[in-house]
Amino acid sequence: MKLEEIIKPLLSWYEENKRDLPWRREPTPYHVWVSEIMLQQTRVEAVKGYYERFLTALPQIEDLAACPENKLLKLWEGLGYYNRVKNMQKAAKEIVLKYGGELPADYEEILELPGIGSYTAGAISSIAYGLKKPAVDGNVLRVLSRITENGEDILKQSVKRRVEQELEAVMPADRPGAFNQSLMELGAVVCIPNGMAKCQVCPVQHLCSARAHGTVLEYPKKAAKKQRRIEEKTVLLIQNGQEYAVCRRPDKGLLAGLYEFPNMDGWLTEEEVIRAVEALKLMPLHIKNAGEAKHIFSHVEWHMKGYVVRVASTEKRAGNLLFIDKKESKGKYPIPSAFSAYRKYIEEDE
DNA sequence: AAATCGGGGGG
DNA sequence: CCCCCAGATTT
Repeated sequence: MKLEEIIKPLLSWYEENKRDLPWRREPTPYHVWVSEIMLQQTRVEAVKGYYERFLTALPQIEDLAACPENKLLKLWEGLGYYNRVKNMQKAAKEIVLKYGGELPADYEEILELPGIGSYTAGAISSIAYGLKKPAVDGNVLRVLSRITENGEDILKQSVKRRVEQELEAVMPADRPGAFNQSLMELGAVVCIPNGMAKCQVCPVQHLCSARAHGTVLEYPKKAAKKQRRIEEKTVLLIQNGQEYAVCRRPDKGLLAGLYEFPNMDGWLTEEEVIRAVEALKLMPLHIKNAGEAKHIFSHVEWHMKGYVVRVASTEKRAGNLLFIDKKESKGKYPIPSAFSAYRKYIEEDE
């Protein structure tokens, strides 16, 4: 079967069945860019609310370039992969300086921007500018691996690069954006993962090799992922009257630049926690168990034990701790979801 | 090529 | 519990 045979049925199906998504209403280069960054490794349903809020707060690229980091991270809080938004701001500053505040209508120049790889550059180029560039994501790789019964590991860069070349060679020059989106849309709603593909309603079922051979469940092939390591942590909810302590994480690494409740490696006993608090030049008055919580990242698990510690202190800062008012600080400090189990201990009086 | 980087929804 | 998701960057 020739790859270009999928084009017409896919485009027809897409026009009839495409979802009404916020970023499809007014697909300016900036809107497409924001949506594609948010959608990286993230489901459509999770993105919708963030997308609307983000563009309301930062309607233009200039606004993104000028946004204070805490406000920016707050807009991304809970979405994950926080380097996405930091890179987007770096790119926005470049765009203001070098391109007069407009994304360039050139694939190679878009690709040079921080946080934009071949997928996102292809999506912006094709959807916003009508350029004939493919946008190969996990959906596209899954769909094509099934249609062609290709048993190669779709996680390999070499496989993705070859698919990009093959698609670019046959893409329709008149509707590249619709074609790219039709492949992704098919993967998202018909040729879905985990073996429950809806082949009965697929517009290219007659062209699908896996469908013909009953092997849809075997594709795509993926290398086994290595297992996560486990980190044990003790989380402190340090309270001083109406204030509680947070600290800023380092500029590099996991959750870089976000805020967190003070914590240490390993599981400490109450006595060890009291000594640790004293070592911070604080005077512990009372300690209470705040229970256990688990948070799973891609490559690590945090197994946490929490303690509420009331302290007496007049200091605003102690070491690298920052005491912030429960009410005044509301909405100012981006705190990742990893600590959501413990937020309730500082949101109200005990 | 492999590791890093989040979080949530669904089987 | 495990899977995967409109991936990019660093090592």
